[in-house]
Amino acid sequence: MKRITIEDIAAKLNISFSTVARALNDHPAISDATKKAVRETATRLGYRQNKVAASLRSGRTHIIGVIVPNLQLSFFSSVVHGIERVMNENEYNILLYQSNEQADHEARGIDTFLQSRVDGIIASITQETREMPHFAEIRKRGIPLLFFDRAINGLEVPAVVIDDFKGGYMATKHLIDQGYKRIVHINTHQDLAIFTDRLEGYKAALRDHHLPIDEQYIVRGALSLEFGDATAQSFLDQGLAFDAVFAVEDYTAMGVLQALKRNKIKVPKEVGVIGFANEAFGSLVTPALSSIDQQTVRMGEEAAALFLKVLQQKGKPAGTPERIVLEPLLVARDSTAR
Amino acid sequence: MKRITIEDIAAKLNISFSTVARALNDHPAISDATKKAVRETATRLGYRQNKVAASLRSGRTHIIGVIVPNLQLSFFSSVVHGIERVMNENEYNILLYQSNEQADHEARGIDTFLQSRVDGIIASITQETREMPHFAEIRKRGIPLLFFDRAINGLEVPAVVIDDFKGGYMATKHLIDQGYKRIVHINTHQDLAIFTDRLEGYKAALRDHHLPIDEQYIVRGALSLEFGDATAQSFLDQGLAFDAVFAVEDYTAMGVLQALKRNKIKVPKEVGVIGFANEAFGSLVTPALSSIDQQTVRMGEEAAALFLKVLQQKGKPAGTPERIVLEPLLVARDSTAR
DNA sequence: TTGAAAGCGCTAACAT
DNA sequence: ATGTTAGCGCTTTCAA
Repeated sequence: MKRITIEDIAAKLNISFSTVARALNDHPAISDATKKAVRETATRLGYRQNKVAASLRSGRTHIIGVIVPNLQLSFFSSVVHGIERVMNENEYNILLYQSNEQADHEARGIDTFLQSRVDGIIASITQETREMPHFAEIRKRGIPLLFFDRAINGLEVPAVVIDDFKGGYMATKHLIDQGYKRIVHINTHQDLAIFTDRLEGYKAALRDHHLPIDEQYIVRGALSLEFGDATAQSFLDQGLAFDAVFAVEDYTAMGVLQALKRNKIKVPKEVGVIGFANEAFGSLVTPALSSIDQQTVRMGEEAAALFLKVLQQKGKPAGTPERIVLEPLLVARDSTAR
Repeated sequence: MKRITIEDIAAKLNISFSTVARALNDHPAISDATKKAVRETATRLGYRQNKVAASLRSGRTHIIGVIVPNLQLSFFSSVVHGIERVMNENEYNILLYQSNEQADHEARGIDTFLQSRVDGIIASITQETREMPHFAEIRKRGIPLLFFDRAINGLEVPAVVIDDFKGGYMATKHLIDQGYKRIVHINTHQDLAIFTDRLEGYKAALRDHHLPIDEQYIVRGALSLEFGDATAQSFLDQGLAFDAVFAVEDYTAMGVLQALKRNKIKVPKEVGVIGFANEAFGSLVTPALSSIDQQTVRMGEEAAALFLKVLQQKGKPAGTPERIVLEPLLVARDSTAR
């Protein structure tokens, strides 16, 4: 089946193909009568614009590359959901890439984006990303770039993040407000600002409330239910007294909850537990898990909105790139309801 | 900054630009020396192929359109995760679109895909999709199409699904095997085969085990925790005896669990509960929720693999489209452990 | 208000 | 083993 082009429409109507092109693009200089005729013929013939040809000529694809570590994590799929929704409303499409938390994979993805001539790139970097020649390359080519959640410090790029420091502070302060005093914090070895910021928030809250910061009560390991469980168990085994746990992430907190239950320790009466991320399971477990909500869908929507703004400003005086910092939200549930 | 093209490389090396193109595409007729020189120069100049131009000329974009109802549902994001992973390994990129469960939105997405000249489309239809002129259009244009999970019956299209009938049967049989006899089934009004098949599986299992099928025990409503809760409560209020519930979906089952707990009814001793989908929360709640696993990531991987096969066969004798039916997996946990 | 013509950067058929 | 040439289907400038 031969594909219909604007030339076919032009031939049918005995006008030039550039008039057809203008009519389809709603060019102001074309008469309404011509536009109407062109559109009708286009529909009748089943014409569909060839965006590839249009992109080659115009230099714009109306495609945004979105690269995330892993779409199976609900955090990222929620953000991408938000990005796609808003971009879609604004006539942009999303080219999706998963970096799988590997820097080389990420570099390949960005290379693909550049080759595909995307109009812009939205990224959340991998744990491994240290050097950033590929990100620098994006800038050098003048392609709009935006980070969300995990941003590269030092690179002047607009970003949408949440205030992880504040989140860590809020979680810890909430525990303190509920009367807990010996608060264990479980973090990770991963060297990402989002995690170290939460730790700093924890420390600041303790400091502000004149509670001691004990390095023994700051544990680092894998982000997993198992590590949360093992950590709580190890504290119990060693007889290290504690009356609350702030885990850097909900699954870890869930592990703590399971270890406590196994050891017949009452939550929230004897020990309070709070996580971070507000995963779907938090409201369903018993006791319901307190957490910090990251406004994931909103983060995606804000990222898309900011991005559209950047696209419009393209070429304009740069200035300091905008940085949107979303508020973390405390979700207090039973696990801290002393 | 001027963009580098193959002509720039050709000029630097005093060869023709088509030799450069061949060298970059590893054409067998080009000498190794030339290839080496071309590649080095390309790297040195920071050349990046313009895929848009290549696509316009070759007619192939190496882009697959993927359209799903909503990426925020873990089912779909898991499948898309699997699809992207496998497609990526095979040099295909994913153009992502959310239909938001609206048929007209879905039609627009497909239109965009056609305009973007994607090499193929992978779709899971909306609840609303009844007529399918846009899907028929895809076929008419000879663009490979594949459905996963939610397929359109009657359209001869390859698909990857799970055996929902068998899943419904397994869930019900499991309850029966555990000694439950009065089994309520909560389903939905949504007229999708995946849901009616589960209902049929429920009926068949009852029949095979000589248990009565009582329409009063088959309830239809929203897919939500609230409806599960309300349904269980209503059975209790009416004094309708039951000793098990098979919910068509995990959140509904979770609602049932909550209603039973509120009414001090012991699970699994007095009433057994099983859901469907094996959502992440199932293993974390108390009692842990039994469910039917749908192998979501695998579904995406199989969809991508089958799709690659279809792409290769393009133009070959058609025959009956392949249909991969994945086995549902019983995940027996505490909520049915009588 | 419309037409003519150039060209975006490649691929691929044909020629040497 | 390499060069020449003709488009792919549009957008956009210039001309009428």
